[in-house]
Amino acid sequence: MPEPGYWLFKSEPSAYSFSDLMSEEDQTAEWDGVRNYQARNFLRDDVKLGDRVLFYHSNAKPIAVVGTATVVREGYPDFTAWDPDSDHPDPKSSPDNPIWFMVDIKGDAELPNPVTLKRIRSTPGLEECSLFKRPRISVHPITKAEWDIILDLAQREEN
DNA sequence: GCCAACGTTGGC
DNA sequence: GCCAACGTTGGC
Repeated sequence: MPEPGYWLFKSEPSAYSFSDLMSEEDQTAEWDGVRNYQARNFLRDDVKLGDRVLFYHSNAKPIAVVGTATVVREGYPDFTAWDPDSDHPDPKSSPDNPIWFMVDIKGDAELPNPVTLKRIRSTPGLEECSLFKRPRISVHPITKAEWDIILDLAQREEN
């Protein structure tokens, strides 16, 4: 196995939370509904089987990384785009010419302590997080070093 | 609920 | 291809 890649996926828990993922059969879900080209490119081209994912709650209390997951299926067309009854229809996308892509992830474990955005902001080594550079995309690449720091923070309560 | 930042759309 | 208007994200 090559070294996995590391990612941070954002979700609004009111729409889909980490506990929703853990409640799925086999803790596995389609990461559908991404409708941003940069994020789409990551999902289509760069997110690989076996890559590790930090699950981040945006617009939430707390705003924080709350769990980890693993990519169990690589990029494939997001068929919810051409379903007019889905939550994120896009009439420009079709089976013959898919615009949007998704992956499947499997939830691994809830973090012992959520790692809040505030804490991420104030922790040395996390200043360069993609989260801060492109604040509005829902899929962010992170480095192994950043992954390790965040998982380490999760072992200790925020003071 | 506000609003800043940024992505997208569409007229020209 | 420019750019103003508009929509969305997401922290506060």
